[in-house]
Amino acid sequence: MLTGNNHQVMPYRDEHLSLDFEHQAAALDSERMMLTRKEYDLLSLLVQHAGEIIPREALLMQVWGYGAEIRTRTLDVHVRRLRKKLGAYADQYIETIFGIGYRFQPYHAPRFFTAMNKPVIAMGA
Amino acid sequence: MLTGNNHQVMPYRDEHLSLDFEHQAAALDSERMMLTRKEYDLLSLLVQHAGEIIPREALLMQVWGYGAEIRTRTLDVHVRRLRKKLGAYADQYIETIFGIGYRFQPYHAPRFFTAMNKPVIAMGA
DNA sequence: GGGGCTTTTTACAAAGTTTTTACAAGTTGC
DNA sequence: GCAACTTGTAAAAACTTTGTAAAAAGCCCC
Repeated sequence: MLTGNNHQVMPYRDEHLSLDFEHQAAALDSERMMLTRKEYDLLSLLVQHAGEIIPREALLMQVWGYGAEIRTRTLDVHVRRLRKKLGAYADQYIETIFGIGYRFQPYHAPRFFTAMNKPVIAMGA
Repeated sequence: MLTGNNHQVMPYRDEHLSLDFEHQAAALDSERMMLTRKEYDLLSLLVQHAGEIIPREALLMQVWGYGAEIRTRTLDVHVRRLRKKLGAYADQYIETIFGIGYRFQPYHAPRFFTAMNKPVIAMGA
């Protein structure tokens, strides 16, 4: 899955995590993160919308190609595995937005006010 | 197979393995490696993209001239025979990238981050 | 046309990945 | 507080990909 939009995306980097979209590689504290394809797809989608809430349906749509009718827990399980691989920073990075979806936050993002220049709910909830 | 691109390629050499593309000869710890044609084609393609992941389809395309529609296990079998001939270093040299393809790594390549100056997925995944 | 070699296929085992299941824990609104 | 609903988690099941051995098929040269 993960159709379209591979057009020249700048790498992501903060003090602990970096993602190189071109090379489909991620590193945590300079160590390569070994991600499966779905894990990578999910993480990179979240990271590319850092600071924005992405609804579950949008994630399931983009990463899995699932429409709203499909009921599955696979997203939760993948988020869990991503968090595990993010180690101590997991909760810093991946927030659960209850009833809506998830949000990736750059390491030092302000905890209360979110960015002003971006929609806070992404991908046409 | 193995069309085009034979234009003056520098030999490869690390502490155990060397490939002389001009003479189509390989040596492991100074002993000549006896490779069949396909084995050589495959190894030299991998080596010429050392450090990069080469997707299965690219290998099947370049070495066998197969398009994506062909389903075959011959690549796996050839990788196996190459590994056998690489002896103890096999796993050091030829990595399996699950779900994608293979990657040749020079003997002492850093294990985590791969070179920054080269695409990590080669040949148009 | 038969021996010796290479390559491909086949069939199964092993390893890796993804999804489901079942239940625990958390959240919300009454 | 409690019922309804959502998310977290571990483990199992289902599925996919890769590894391997052996047989079959293809080649080449005499």
